[in-house]
Amino acid sequence: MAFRNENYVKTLELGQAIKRRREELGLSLRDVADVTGVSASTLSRIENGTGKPDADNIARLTGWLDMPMDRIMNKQSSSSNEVEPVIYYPHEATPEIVEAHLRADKNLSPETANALSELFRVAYKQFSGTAKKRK
Amino acid sequence: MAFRNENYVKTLELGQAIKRRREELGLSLRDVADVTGVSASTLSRIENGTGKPDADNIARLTGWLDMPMDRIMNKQSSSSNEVEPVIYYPHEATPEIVEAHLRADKNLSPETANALSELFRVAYKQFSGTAKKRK
DNA sequence: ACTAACTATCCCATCCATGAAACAGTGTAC
DNA sequence: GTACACTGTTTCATGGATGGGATAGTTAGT
Repeated sequence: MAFRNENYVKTLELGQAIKRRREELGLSLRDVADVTGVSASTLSRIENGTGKPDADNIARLTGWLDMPMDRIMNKQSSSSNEVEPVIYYPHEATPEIVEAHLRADKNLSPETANALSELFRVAYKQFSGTAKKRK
Repeated sequence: MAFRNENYVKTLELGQAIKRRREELGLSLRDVADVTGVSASTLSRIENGTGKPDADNIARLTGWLDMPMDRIMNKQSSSSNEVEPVIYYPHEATPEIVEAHLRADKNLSPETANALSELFRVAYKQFSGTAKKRK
């Protein structure tokens, strides 16, 4: 029987999540690399599921995704209490995400991008109290 | 200046937690090694804070501890309001300045610039009381 | 005394994740 | 056309995490 520990990192899911988010924002690998501190080459490998990223890079990327780390870990807790599956909502248009998208738009001047970001930020702040859902 | 990402693994806290739990249970390193699948030598290094364990071992150990991984990660989520923007534009986003920038943007048609200026002007007037500036 | 069975730590060869740079492909401007 | 600035991928040398085995230390039994 030895031991049977099925805990491991679901690298592919992380890579898919990164790629999805990155393409949604219209960012290049190097854009994400600059923001997260993970090199573009490593990012490419992660998105394609080659190898396993180290803990620091996983922390950086899940931090960028605003995603709980356990979402990409296959964890078997020792005390057998069922952990409620984390449902991940990747599409909330926060001001930061909108801002990243705007800044990445090569057709917008930095000033325009900043203005639009500011606009969205103001509107978001106004409505976020009433439009809150998530559950 | 390019980026400031403070996400990393708090290895020492993990090691301390492991050691505490292990000694509470009166287990040896090899006992824990057999149960978790992490070798005794690696376990010793982790408890002593030498080096950084890889993601799989972190998953195994946090799984054994029944501890959420994020507890040992210093995560800075992208939607946190304290996150410093990648590029910082210090100017005040008043309607006049926004309009000037929009008109100066050669990638925008005059009509689009007008529309966006007007939109921002209305929003600014409406929300300027509640809008908070980045700092 | 001497084993024998433990313990944790150290040594070391192997493996592999990493990032910089080179690469090949795609537009885009001039 | 010819550069130029992008894109994602791949090559490559290096650093470091790993686990098996060696080591030193401790305890218990004989």
